[in-house]
Amino acid sequence: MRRAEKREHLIDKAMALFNRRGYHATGVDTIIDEAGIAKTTLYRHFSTKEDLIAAALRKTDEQFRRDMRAFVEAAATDPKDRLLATFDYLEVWFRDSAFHGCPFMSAASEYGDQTDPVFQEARLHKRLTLAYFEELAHAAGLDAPEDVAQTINLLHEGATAVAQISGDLTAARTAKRAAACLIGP
Amino acid sequence: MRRAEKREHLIDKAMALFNRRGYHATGVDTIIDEAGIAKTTLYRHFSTKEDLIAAALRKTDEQFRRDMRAFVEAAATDPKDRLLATFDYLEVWFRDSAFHGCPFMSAASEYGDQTDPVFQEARLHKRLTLAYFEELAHAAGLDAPEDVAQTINLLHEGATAVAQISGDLTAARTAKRAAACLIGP
DNA sequence: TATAAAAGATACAGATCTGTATTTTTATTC
DNA sequence: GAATAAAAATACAGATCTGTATCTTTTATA
Repeated sequence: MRRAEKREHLIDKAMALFNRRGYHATGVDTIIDEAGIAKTTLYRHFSTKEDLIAAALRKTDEQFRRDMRAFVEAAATDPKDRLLATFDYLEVWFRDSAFHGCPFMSAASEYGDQTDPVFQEARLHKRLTLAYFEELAHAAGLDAPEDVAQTINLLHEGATAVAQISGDLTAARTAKRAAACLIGP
Repeated sequence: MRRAEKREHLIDKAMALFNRRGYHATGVDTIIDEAGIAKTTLYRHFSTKEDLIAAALRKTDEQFRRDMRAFVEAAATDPKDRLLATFDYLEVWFRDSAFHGCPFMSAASEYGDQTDPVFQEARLHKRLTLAYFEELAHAAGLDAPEDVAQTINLLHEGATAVAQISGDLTAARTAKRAAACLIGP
């Protein structure tokens, strides 16, 4: 495994642990055990644990938005249908056995100080996701596309929270129905 | 201060810290400093830190639902208006300087094991809150009141997440508009 | 093959964590 | 006022945490 690959592998294993057990509850020793690397290697790539968390969030953000885009573009061509298809992507995510709630919301909860790089990374992901909804709403030629995007965003966040805490995997479909009703025919 | 009062005082101070800094990040020493009590006293009331967290969540749940009920009943008499008034209560909460996201969602993130008493306390709160929405939706004589309650719930969770991470305090009003549109005239 | 960089293994420093033990002080109740 | 229980003060045990230091082994490159 080359250096860059090793870094990615480390990030992936770390993120999986953060998702499953939380950020503070996951120690550096657990991470290196899981990744099968030495502690010195981890600290050569990242100066602190928080640096690793921020990097893991950034990678997760890029992956998540890229995957959602690809899913949505494959699922529909009509922009309105694409807005609704984002909820189908949510449902796929919820049904993944690795789903343990939104890692960005969890990070924002554990690192609530708004000046913390971890919090800022989480907030950035949410801004970029909202921007994608705005892009789709504009393309759909809707009245008040910003407002629609905001509401879509609310429903996404709500469905994710409900799926996490209640285990209700149909939350995505409930949210989709509400979105369809709001967008209109 | 009597024994029972001291216990409540301890819970209140602990919950404030948990909200601000998170559960794992808040040490027992910080809690007793803030509450002005000795460590032995804390452990006479609660056998473990997790016991304290669970008790704090329970008290917060009771307070939250009681306050929301009181607010809603004072704000409107028509059941449909009462459903919408729940979002005004949300906005008041968001504007409170002590708002740092939903403490139950945070608890569920940090104690993600579904058999953990902390997680179960958080889930119970969400169930009871949903039950309240169902109660209001039934009283409003709506078609499919359970579905309406679910959607109201999604919008609540979504608005809370958005307010936490984006600092967008108008999320409650956006959610309210969406709810009004879904419920109809 | 020689050299340099990276990674591994290991130990450890220093802080912090939960929870307990011990002793003294305070408050309540009979 | 004496007896009892609670709380405070303090120290500490034992585990765990992040991050570093040291030294050896592997790997890549020239």
